[in-house]
Amino acid sequence: MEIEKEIKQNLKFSSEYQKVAVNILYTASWLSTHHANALKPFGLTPQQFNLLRILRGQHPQPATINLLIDRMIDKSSNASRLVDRLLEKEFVSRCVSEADKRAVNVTITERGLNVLTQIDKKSESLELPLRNISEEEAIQLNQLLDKLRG
Amino acid sequence: MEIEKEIKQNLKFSSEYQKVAVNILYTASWLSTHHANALKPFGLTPQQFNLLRILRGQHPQPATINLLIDRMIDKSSNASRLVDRLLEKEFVSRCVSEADKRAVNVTITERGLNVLTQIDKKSESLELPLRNISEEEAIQLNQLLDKLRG
DNA sequence: AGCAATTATATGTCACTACATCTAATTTTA
DNA sequence: TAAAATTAGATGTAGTGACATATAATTGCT
Repeated sequence: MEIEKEIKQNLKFSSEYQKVAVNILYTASWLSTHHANALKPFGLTPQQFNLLRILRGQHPQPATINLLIDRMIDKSSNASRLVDRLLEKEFVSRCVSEADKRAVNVTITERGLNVLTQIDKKSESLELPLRNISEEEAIQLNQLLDKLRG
Repeated sequence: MEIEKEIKQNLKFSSEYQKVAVNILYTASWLSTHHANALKPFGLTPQQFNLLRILRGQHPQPATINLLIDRMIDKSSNASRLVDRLLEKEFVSRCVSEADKRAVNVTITERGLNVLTQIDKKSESLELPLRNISEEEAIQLNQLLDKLRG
């Protein structure tokens, strides 16, 4: 549906650029709602899931908090506290680095790997809402977003 | 920059669709950071600004909380509490509706209109980060996002 | 009229973003 | 090598999103 109708904007957008801004924010909100709902049965928030995937990418190597921040989608999310929550669920382990006692090494646990495997099996449900566009269009959309950010 | 490089993804995306998802979320985060920074000098958050613009669209008519929720970008944001904050800053006034004592009428104040006028004058700074794409591309991007949401 | 259902909004809680500040460890530099 | 600067991370706070529940007013039903 056109973005004007979704937010029942009675005043026209002053420019196509302003519309792009609202459209991206609105679509991101729509997407992360879908995302959050799909992950809820697994006891993970989208941010926790993102962090866990980064840790799987490193496995069996650990990651420091700084490495996690570097690779997260939302940079200024609070990696320390996200790790806290994953620790409570025993999806990760954490220990002070021997080489640099300021740093901590975070590693995904077997349990963490298992939950990701389960989610992988249901990954269509994460991508399903995106199938309204063709792969060709997806490529085009990615190019435009990359270009937008400069 | 390509999204893979921004989040230093060492593992390739499993599909162009997964990349679309990450790209939209990342771009929205990038955009709302710019947005928040541009609004900070005026003492407004993006959500408060969005709400205030809706109220300007209604002015001099008031809006109920329900009308605000209906038109907000983030639907389940908490309109009541956003209004609380705008009230503290005296950008809006609030009073119980005579016709329906459950409802409240929220109206933008002169002060609220003034701050929006000031922001309008600096609106290039809100749109500046978007000028990396042409108007043609902006139209295309809007069409793709609208189509994506089905 | 009288009671149930609905509606408009408020409030409480948890997780998260953004940002400032703090501590401790390491590196730099004089 | 000792002080200064930097770095890694933890912690505190305000604002917000998502969601559940509460309250009060209104509407619908009989």
